[in-house]
Order: sequence, then C-alpha cells, then structure tokens
Amino acid sequence: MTSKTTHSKAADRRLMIIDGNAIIHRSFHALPPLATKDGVLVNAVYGFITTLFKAIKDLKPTHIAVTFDMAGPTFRHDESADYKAKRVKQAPELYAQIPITKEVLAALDIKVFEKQGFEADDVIGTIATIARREKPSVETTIVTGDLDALQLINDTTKVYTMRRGLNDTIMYDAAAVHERFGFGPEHVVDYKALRGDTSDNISGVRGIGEKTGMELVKKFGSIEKMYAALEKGGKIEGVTDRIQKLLIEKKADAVQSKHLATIVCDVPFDFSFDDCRYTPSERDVVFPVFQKLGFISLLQRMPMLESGATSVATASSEPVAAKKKSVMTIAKDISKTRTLIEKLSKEQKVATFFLKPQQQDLFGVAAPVIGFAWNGGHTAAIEINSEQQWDEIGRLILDKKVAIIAHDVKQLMHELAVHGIAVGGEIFDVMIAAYLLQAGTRAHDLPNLVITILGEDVPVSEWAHGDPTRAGRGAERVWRIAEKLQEEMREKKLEKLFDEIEMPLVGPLTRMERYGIELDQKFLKKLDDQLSDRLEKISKKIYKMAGREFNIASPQQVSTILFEDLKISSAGVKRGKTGLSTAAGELEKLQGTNEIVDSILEHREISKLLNTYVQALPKLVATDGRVHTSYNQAVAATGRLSSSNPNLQNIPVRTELGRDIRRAFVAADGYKLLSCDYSQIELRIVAHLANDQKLTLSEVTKEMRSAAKEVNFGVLYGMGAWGLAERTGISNYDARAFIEKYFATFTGVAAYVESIKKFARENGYVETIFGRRRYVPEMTSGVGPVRAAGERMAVNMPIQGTQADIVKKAMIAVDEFLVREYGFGFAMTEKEKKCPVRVLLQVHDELIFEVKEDLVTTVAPQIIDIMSGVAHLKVPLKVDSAVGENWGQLD
DNA sequence: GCAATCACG
DNA sequence: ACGTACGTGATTGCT
Repeated sequence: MTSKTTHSKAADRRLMIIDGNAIIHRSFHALPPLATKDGVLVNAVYGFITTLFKAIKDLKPTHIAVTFDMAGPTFRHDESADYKAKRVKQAPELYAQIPITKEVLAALDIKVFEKQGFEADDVIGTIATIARREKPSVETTIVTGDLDALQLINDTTKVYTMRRGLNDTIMYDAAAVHERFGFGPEHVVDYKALRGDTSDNISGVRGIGEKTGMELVKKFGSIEKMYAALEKGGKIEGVTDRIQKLLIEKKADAVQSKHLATIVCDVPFDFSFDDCRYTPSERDVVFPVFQKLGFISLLQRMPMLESGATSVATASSEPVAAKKKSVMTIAKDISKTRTLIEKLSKEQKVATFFLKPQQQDLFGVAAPVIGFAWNGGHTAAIEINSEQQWDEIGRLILDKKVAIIAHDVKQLMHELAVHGIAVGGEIFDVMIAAYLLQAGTRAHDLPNLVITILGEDVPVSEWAHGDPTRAGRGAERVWRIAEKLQEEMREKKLEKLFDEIEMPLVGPLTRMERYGIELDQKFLKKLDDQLSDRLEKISKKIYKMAGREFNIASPQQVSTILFEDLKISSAGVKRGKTGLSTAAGELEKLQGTNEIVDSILEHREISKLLNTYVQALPKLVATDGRVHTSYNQAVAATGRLSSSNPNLQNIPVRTELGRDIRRAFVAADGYKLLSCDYSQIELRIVAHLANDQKLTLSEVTKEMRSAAKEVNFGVLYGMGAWGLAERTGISNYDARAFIEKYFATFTGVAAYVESIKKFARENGYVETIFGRRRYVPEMTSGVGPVRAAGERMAVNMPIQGTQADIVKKAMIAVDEFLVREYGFGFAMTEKEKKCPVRVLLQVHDELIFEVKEDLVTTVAPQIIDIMSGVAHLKVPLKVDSAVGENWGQLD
C-alpha cells in the first residue's frame, strides 16, 4: 500500500500515533554509534527523527501524538511473574536517548503521552479509541517498530511499520492482516494467545507454533469459541488428537496469554485531540536543537515552514565537528600550487578528495578542485585552472615515496589519466577497505562512511561540486576514515589481502576499463533488423492465438491470458506475491497444452536479447568505437567483481541466438582476441578445501550428464531434493537418492560442509583461503529458513570467494608481466592504449585479452603459465585458452 | 521504488 | 513448518 492510495480519499483529519519506545529501540540497534562532538550517543534519536520525517512525508498527518513506556511495573507484571522476565535490560546509552528525543519533540511542538502503570501500546490503544469516537471521522495511523499493534486495526485505523532496517516500510490495514495471517485484526490476540510472543515472554500454549496457531484461529476465530467447541468433546475435524489434548491441558496458559497480549484501550488519562494538532515547525526554533545534536543534514529533510533568517546555506557551511581553527591553503594559480605540492611531497601519505567542476554557468567556467589532508590534521586544496597545475599534481601522484589515500581510487585514476597522469606509489582506497571489513553491506559511498565510521552527520551540500574548502575538509575526513579502517583491518588480519590483492588490482582494472572492447555496430544493426522482424511476427501469432492483443512483456497480462482466457490448468505452477508465475521454468511445465506457450517463450528470449543487448549496447559505444564497462570492486559479498554500464559479465552464450551477440565483440585491426579461463575452478577449490580428490566433474557426469555442473553445485550449496527435482525433471524420490549418494561418495565434501557451518556459527563469519571474510549473522537466527539461508551463504562464500581471490591474483600477475615484458600497459595515454597485449575483460573465471596477431602464439602459453601458478592448491589449476576474431569464436 | 524476469559465472 | 543452490546487473511493467 503506497502513501498515494492512502490519501486519495483523504480524511480531513489524519492522526499519527508514534510508538516512541519501539522506534527508538529499533533505531538503536539498526544504526551505528553516532555521537555528538561531546561524545553523547545519539544514534537512536537520529533514527527516531528520520523515521518521524519519513512518516510525516508518507502520511501527511494533521495531528501527531508520541507515546512512551514509563519506568516501573505495569498491571501485566502484577498478573504474571514471567511477563517480560526474559527481556534483556537495555544499555543505559539507549535509555539516555529518550529524554533527548523528548527534547527534540518539544522543539518540534509535538505532544508526548505516557501513563504510569501502562505500556506505550495501551496508551496508543486508548488514543486510537478516543480518536475513533471523534466526529467527523479521523483517519488514524499507528507508527511502530513491531507487529503488536496489529490488533488495533479497524476501518479507520492502520499500522505503519518497518520490515528490516529503517527504510523499508509497510502499511497494514485489515485486508493486509487478512492476507498475511488468514484472519482479521480482531483475532490477532487470539493468535498470540496460542502462539505466544517470546520477546514479551508471553508463553502462549507451548507446542503450538506459527502454522498451527494460524490454522486454529482461522478455523474457530476466538479462543473462547475454540474452547467452547473443544469442551463439547468428541472429534473435531482438522484438529489432531494430540493438539486437542494439548489445548485442553494448557487452557489456563492460553487464557492468561490472551489477557496479557490484549492492549488496553481505556487507560484513564486526559487526552485532547486539538492538543495534538501538528504544524510544520519554524526553522529558527528547531535549528539550535538540531545543531547541538549535530543533525545538520536532517534540517534539509525536515518538513518546515520557510521563515526566519537562518537559511540552510548558512547552517551547512559550518563544519559539524568543529575543529581547531586553522586557515586552509587554497592554491588557485601555478606558483601557489607548486609550493603546496613541494610541501606535500615530503609527506609519507596524503589523503585526497576530488570534486568535479560544477555545471558551467552563464557567469563563467567552474574549475575542478582537489583537496588534500596530511599528518596532523593539516588541509589544503587546489582549484585547478591550468594544465600546468595538473602537471604539478601529477608529480605528487607519480611520486613513489608518497602514498595516496582516497575514496574510490579507480575513479580518481580515470580523472588523472585524462591528463596523462598515472599513479606511481602506494594507494589506500577507503571504499575498498570498508568493503573488506563489511563485505555483506553495499553502502561504502563516502557520505555513508563519514556517518558510519566517523559518526559525523554532514550536510548534503558538503558533497556538491566545486568548493575548495569543502574539498579540503573532505580529504581530512578521508584521512581519518583511512586511519580507523587500517586499524580495523590489522585487527582482522585483512591487511595482506588489502595490500597484496585489492590495492594492486586497482591499476589493472583502471586500464581494462580504459581499453574497452570494440563493437561491430554494423553486425548488431543487422541482428537488430532480423530479430525485430521475428519478434513482430511472433507477436502477431500470439495475439491471434490469444484472441486479442495484450502486452506480452507484462507477466500479469500473460498470466491472465493463459490461466483465465485460455483456461490452461495452473496446477503445479508457482505462485508469487502478485499471482501465478509466468517464469520460463513454469511455462515449460505447460508446454504441450497450448501452442501459445512456446511462442511466448520464444518471444521472451528474443525480446530479452534485443532489449538488453542488441539495442542497448550500441548506445554505449564511446567515441573510440569501443564499449567501456565499469568494474565494481566493492559490491559482491563474496569478493567477486561485478560489471556495469554495461554489464559485460552477462553477455549471452547459452543459446545459439545468444552466441550471436558475442560475435559483435571483435578484435581491433591487426589484433586477435585471446581467452584464458580456469577449467572447473570452483570444483578444484572444493576438492582442495574438502581435501577430497575424488571430486572431479567426470565422475559426476556419468550419473547425470545433462545438467552435471549445475547439479553438482546445487547439491554442494544446499539444494534440497525438491529443488533438484524441479530443475532436472527427475522425480523427488530419485533426487533424494542422488543427493544421498553424492554425499556418501564425496565424504570429504560432507565433512567440509559441516565444518564450515560450525566455523560460521562459532565465529560469526566465514573466510577464503586468502583470509577474505564475509559475516553471516543469519547463522544464529531463531527463524529456521533465515538460518538455513545463512548456512548456504556460509558454505558458498569460501568457494566463490577463493575463486575471486585467485582470479584477482592472476590479473595482477599477468598485468605485471605485460608491463615488464612489453613496456606498455599503463594505458594512461593514447600511445599506451595502443600496446600490443592488453587485458580487456574479466568474467569471473576467464580473462579476455586483445593481442597483436604475431604475438598470440608467444603470449598465450606465457599467460597460461602465470595463471596456473598464482595459487598452489592440493589439486593443480588448469587453464584453457582459445583465439579468435570475435568473442563468439572463443567458446 | 519494487517485483518479476532473465542474462552470466 | 518453511521454502526450497550461491553470486551479480538490466529491463520492463506497475502503483
């Protein structure tokens, strides 16, 4: 449910009730330890305010009330000794943030409600009930972090809550509760009475789980009705004897649990609806409070009345973490630049922060700026107005004695390369350092590191283009981030991986991106015409068979046509959130029932290839006639690279039609394409890790020739019998037998899988043979399926990650060799781009080179040697190669 | 902005 | 009782 539909028939009064404790609690655990400059922890306050603003934006309330729990026992404690007994006492740092939050709420003029002896939920229930009595009608939304409040839902009351993190919100109304549980909000308490709630230590009936609980409530409605039926005696259909006995024995538990779970809606306290009226605050009032907390960026996100002299601009130009006043050198001309670079050259390491020029405006040309920071908190910046200044910067960057620290060094290298500058010395990329420490998360952009690592909240404007002072401050933050990350990498023994694999890889990757690969555009145009033609014919055929025109690209419409119009049986077809699935795997089950199925599948294949590759790739050809992908070194949780804009790691190959697209990737004039790939590398890594030499593909192939490879990995990574049967078409029974036999044959693998899970449970992470880590918090989840997913990730990562490590090592070794042997290789200048051997692409287990024709036979064996030699496993690494005019000829 | 789908290793 | 092999990125439709 989106906010739009919520307001389409907006009531004239919309009340938002916020469960303060729930939101604060959630924020405290979801956010890193953000502190003010005095060291006061305020992450939960920050989370609360963020949630508040988002909710205001989504719900557009006219009235707001916030509730809090009060310290001390409630009536529930009096009634049950166990109640909340298990609840862990929270850290004092959490409680300390409640008064701060109230202070902010006071500044925002938002009313707070609490009542001794009752919980926030009871206060919420009471306010919601009073609001419901108001005429004309009030639309109430409860904003909370958990699902306890679902029982309060009715035709004028909804619940707005978060799924995971703080950003993913979901709106529950009566229909949504029905959909999720199979019964309405009025029976949520009955469900809780049976199932219990571990977080509140409401026992429920021990032995009744989620599924049974839901079934019982669906069948009987309330527990009172259920017991009335049970106590009549006799067999009840759909309830096993065991369950029936259990329920009768534990009736007291159920009744007490229901009572505890029921939110009180008549707490005696004064509530005046008009007191809660919400008006956006005036900046002047709120500003000092936010400034004290260091929440400058929140001011910009806040719904506010424009007034007062304190503009955001003045606010944001002030550094948040005020440091000792020192004048920052800003070099705008060549002589000052020279002096600055001279000084910087004496440092061992320098942090940089590059800001691209602003959009050129009517009043002149804006210049790029680069900020520097070095030992002792010193900062400076250069506004680059001449090529001479670039040369000076180049001197520093090329200097082998000076290490360059930056966020996203590869991007910096690209900027510098345009001016003929290559990085000479050591580099330290904070983006990649942060990634190695937290491979599972994807937020390694600089603003995020500033918040999560330095705990500073910086205004958005600080990252905008062009201002030298900002660039200096940015560099200084990069410096501090680097210091913290380096220390953390040392503790976690990630330095070797960082120094010997990740950092040395940045240069080769930059070069690969700069080379690009040539695309035969004429060939693609022909393919385009051909396929477009075919697609049109198939569409017409499909419309004819369907009896009407519809959008074949819409899974929803395809489903309607197949299962409603044509009445094809949907038995055995998977269901998604939105209805029946029309994925290829599901449609294949319907083959033979109607010819339209085959046509739709064909249409899918062609339109996919056409839209994603044939028509998209030519648009990305640069002026040099080549496409230049970007490799992301800080995304994949396992340590792999990923490729984007365009993604050249998923160019088709599995179907004949797909392979045509590979033929469009060609070697430059006088060159050949050379592909070198590791043969069965993942399997070899498993053989190494599991110390199981029996594990070779050929032995498995005898068993299942068709999908041998897929099956092998599927089983290894935890695919169940169901999944195996689904994918291969064999029976469930055969699948189960196969898996058993697999683990009986490869005893080392079974032992390895168990040992890696144990390691993950005990340490909270898994690692590759080169020490790359992935944290797997899911391993200790109380939720079965989540834990099972965690186990599969844990088993998979060391294998996929070791593969990534090995290929990265190969890229570095090969690059070094090429630079040494052929002199070229930096690709920083146009001349260097013309070097005789160059690495163009990496596709996880293969490298694709462009080699001068007369060199191919010399170079190929050399590269194969290097690649096979980068790691010494218990089984040898094997590298295959192929040569051709285009990529299609290499498979 | 998310879900569904499908391309790759 | 649950969902059902891991890891990516791009496109499309839809709310």
